[in-house]
Amino acid sequence: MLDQQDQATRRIAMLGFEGFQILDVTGPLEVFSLAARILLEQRRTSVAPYEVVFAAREPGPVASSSGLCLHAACGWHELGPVDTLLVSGGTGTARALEDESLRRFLQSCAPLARRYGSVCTGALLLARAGLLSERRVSTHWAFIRELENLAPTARIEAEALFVRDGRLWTSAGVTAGMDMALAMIEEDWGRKLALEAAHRLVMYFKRPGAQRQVSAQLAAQAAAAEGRFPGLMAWMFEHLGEPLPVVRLAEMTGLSPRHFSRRFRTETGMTPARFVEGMRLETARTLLAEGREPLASVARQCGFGNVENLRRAFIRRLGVPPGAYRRRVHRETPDDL
DNA sequence: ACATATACCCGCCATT
DNA sequence: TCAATGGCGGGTATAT
Repeated sequence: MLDQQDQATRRIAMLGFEGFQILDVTGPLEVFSLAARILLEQRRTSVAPYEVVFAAREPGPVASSSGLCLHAACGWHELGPVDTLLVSGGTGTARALEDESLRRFLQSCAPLARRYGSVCTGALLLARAGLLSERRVSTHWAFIRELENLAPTARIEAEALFVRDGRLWTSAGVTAGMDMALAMIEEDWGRKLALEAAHRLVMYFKRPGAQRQVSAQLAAQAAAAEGRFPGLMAWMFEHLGEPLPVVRLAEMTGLSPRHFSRRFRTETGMTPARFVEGMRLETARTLLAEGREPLASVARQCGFGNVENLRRAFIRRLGVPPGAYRRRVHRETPDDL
């Protein structure tokens, strides 16, 4: 936590461009402005703790990807000192990648900010500016490949909602940007304020950065796989309780194991075994969240076989053992926040 | 907790 | 020549 922040108004700047994703901007900024309001209500500060500002190449309206416009209060070169510098994502990132002026601005501004980062595909822009080399980062799951190309040395944590590496914060999709903003609030003012803000937004502030976006990712990859390997997904789900080694899947599709492996990887971006594990894990998660079955029974049904394997998979991918996970989801209702 | 066995999966090259 | 496919070896992750 920072001390003596009473006196300072911290400027949270979000950069946009033609075709930015409006929720990437408004979500996190809304979190910051709400936190500021709460602090003022509670008289924990005398001056506004945060000032949020949306900046673009030039002042004036900027069209988002949906066509809605957001008014940029100033051009990014007129920003002045910035506490937190964030870049939004959106379909316009492809074009924005070519923007030399944006690239140079990021390079000059990021080193001066207390922290900087991106929401969603904004990470691509940071990568282009060379700000992600050797760093641990996250981005929207569908753009992991692109990010790899732009920042080959970055360590991409594909499943994280958001990742913090020192002063650098990067988040996955839109809502993840709000989670990230809450985590920043927590860093600045403590967990209690973050929880209060989450509560008012009817959000859950439960996920430490390590929590995963598996289901969204898995669903997307399942859809990709479904297109390429018709019926395979349904069949796998039917037989989830049995061993599903690569040879068996390959057999189902009529391809050689080597070829199937390779195709699966290129089509879905995931290796077969990892996908199977993801499917087992998702199933286990819902069983744990919705029922009261013993762990052994859950483990058997979703194909982990025994509790030990279930436990290891949980820790590996979610960071918590299944029992703790169950307790947590049962406990986590808005009333607790 | 540790050692051993198994499965995965990716680079490499031959074949189609 | 090129793209798609199949098989092999072996380092690594996971299961027993």
